[in-house]
Amino acid sequence: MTGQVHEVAEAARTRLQRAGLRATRPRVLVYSLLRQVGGHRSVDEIVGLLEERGNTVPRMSAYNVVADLAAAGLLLCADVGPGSALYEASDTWHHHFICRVCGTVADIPCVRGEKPCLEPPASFRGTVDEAQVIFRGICESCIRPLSRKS
Amino acid sequence: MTGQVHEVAEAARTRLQRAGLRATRPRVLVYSLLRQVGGHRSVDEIVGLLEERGNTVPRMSAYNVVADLAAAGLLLCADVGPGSALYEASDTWHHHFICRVCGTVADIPCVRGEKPCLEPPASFRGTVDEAQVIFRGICESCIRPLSRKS
DNA sequence: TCCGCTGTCTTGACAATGTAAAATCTCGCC
DNA sequence: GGCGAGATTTTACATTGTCAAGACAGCGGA
Repeated sequence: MTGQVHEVAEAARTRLQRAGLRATRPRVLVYSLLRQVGGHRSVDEIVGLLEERGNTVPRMSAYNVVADLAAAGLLLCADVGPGSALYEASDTWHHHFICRVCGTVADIPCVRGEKPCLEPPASFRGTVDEAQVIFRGICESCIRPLSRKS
Repeated sequence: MTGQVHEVAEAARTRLQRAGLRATRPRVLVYSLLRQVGGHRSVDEIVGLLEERGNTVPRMSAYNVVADLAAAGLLLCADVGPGSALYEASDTWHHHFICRVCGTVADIPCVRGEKPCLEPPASFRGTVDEAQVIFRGICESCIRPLSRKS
């Protein structure tokens, strides 16, 4: 297990440098964590998870790191509406579904897999490099109790 | 001009009641304001604009009002990524473009005009009632200075 | 026109989230 | 091993949204 953590950290170091970023301690920690635990995490969640594992990282550093990694394309900032920003480590472009009841965020694969996957109307003047879609509704596990109730 | 304000307030009152909501002072003020000034406004912006016009409304009341009106369908909450929530008075479903440089929010008409305008993949289990698209890029007025620079 | 009920507003304090600036440190390169 | 640019850390603060409880007012009925 400890060996696996080391491997992940090594891979993280390599990817960071390949992206032209210095492989500093907070960056390796944050990036390794997100690749291990997966999912959509807020900055405070990241700091908390690292703390649990004995790696203290100042909140401010975490903000800097996710901003840098997102700019370099190593992290995606999931547009999930107002509230705390959620980040995830992913290599393929995709969209998100948000459950109105439990708030769960699920990935929705993008039909094209690359950005931008949608085009604005021809009348629009300007450049578009990204089109994020947010699906809202009720997830499978929240539908059952609701339909039983009615 | 003052007459026009009165007319807007009357129309707001009517629409509120038709939606099954009580036509209280803060609701009429907020809804009238958004219909007059248009655009995408944060709650604090709404409070500030009302204050300028001599109508003081507590911040908390504004939060309550926009939440109620959005639930009733009179206001749209524009998904514009993390940050403050933006509300607008609009009757037609549409999407949003955000300029990476100046942060301007522009409306992008929806090809279908009603929700949901996109369907998730067939593999998705659950219900989807809304699909918001966020276009990101550079708006027309920000492109010119950039291209001149290079 | 008045009364009462219910929902809404209002108030103040508070929690969460993100930002600014400056000093220190460390990574990568030579 | 040492240098320099860039990254981290620290503290303090601004912004945004939330909670709880009491006062108030709109709406329907008499």
